[in-house]
Amino acid sequence: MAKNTATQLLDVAERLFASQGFDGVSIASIADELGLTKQALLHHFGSKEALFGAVLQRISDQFQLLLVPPQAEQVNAAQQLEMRLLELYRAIRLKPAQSQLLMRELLDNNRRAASAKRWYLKPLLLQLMACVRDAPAWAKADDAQALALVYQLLGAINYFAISKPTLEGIFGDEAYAALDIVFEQQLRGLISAALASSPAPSASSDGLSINPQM
Amino acid sequence: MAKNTATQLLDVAERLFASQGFDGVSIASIADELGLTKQALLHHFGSKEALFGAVLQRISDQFQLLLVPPQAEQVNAAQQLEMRLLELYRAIRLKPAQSQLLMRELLDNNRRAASAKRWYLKPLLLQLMACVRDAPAWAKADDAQALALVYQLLGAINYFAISKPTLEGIFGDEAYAALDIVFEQQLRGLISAALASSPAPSASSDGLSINPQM
DNA sequence: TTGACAACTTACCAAACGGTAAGTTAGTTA
DNA sequence: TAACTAACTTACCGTTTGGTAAGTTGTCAA
Repeated sequence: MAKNTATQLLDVAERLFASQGFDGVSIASIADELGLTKQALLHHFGSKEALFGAVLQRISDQFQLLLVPPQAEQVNAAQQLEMRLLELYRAIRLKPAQSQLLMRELLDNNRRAASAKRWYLKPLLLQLMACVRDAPAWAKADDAQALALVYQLLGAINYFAISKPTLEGIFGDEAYAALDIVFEQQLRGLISAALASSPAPSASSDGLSINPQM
Repeated sequence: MAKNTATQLLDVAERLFASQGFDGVSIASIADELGLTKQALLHHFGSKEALFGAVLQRISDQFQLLLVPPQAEQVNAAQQLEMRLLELYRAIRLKPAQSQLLMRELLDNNRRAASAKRWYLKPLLLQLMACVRDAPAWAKADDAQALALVYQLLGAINYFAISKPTLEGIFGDEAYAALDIVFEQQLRGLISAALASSPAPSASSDGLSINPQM
């Protein structure tokens, strides 16, 4: 089955925006890869901003799909979280462009404040926080404590994912390949160790209250 | 003492490049903040690329200064690493622009491959790896194992640092303030737990060998 | 006094940008 | 056959971009 033009444009745009950023890519260069003119692109998406938004929206949707609800069988909570994070890690390593784009959005969203903000990370964060609280030592953790842990793990994963070219440049390709394997194994260890220890005391007694907005 | 023009230009450029990226900033807008024309900027730095390189160079130099050699008193290795990372964390939280810029460089450096690459992170990574190996459980860790751990911690710190606007947007300002405090406390816990556990088995018997290039 | 130089300025330019306007072409429906 | 529409194209347009060229001004040393 052949992808339609709009989907192909999204594919190219996702890759180029991820590697060069919003301002580093011209809509003409995106359309050009498919042998089209930029006006064909504008026909489908209206504007460059709208195209960028569509790319982010698609990534958000795909991440939602990745976050399948926990299996019915009540397995060990720590293993549950570990599996979920490793799934996420592998998905990111497989398609680093999406992670790169979300990272760019984290860096840029204070600038692109005009556009209607979508918090693509929020559902992911909330679900991971719930997973954390399934661990016995973290059952009574407040939102700030759970979120801090989730963010540390998420940060480790994403930072490593975007650093591949740099690490290859510094240490060489084959050394990076070895590091890649060790990193995943060690990530498991990090998660286990973190979940085994108790959360740090929270700042306020009631902790962080998350307002239930979109 | 008044800063000279070149230094002031670097200050403005660092801030703008950090918040808007290389392509998002025009040299005219940088010069304009100081009441100068873009040709004054070009007089000092020759080109936009050269200016950007000078900004990165200065950041690299400042990070080198931050990495003071370990104190003579042989204190607990875990505490040593913890202190060093917390220093780094606080420096980043104090001046997030530099961290943002390095993150952007991680994302962009595969594109700007033409320019002479400088591996700004390498000295920092090597020093932190040495710190890790001071911990008893990690004394025999090979390079890949130590680097994986360092990278996980570094990732947690930097990812959190650049996420401030997003987290404030999602959860609100006061909730973020609470999270900010908890995160630092928890970071300490994460480091302790990681250093207490043993490194994951390395991929190859000889481990990762780091070529001693610049 | 002169010459040199750093630190600028005004004037200008070719290229690239995002976007508009006005077609053209092919397929579908009435 | 006629009307309509999706999917494009060519032709423009105004603006912004990084960079060049050629001055101007002030300082300081010989």
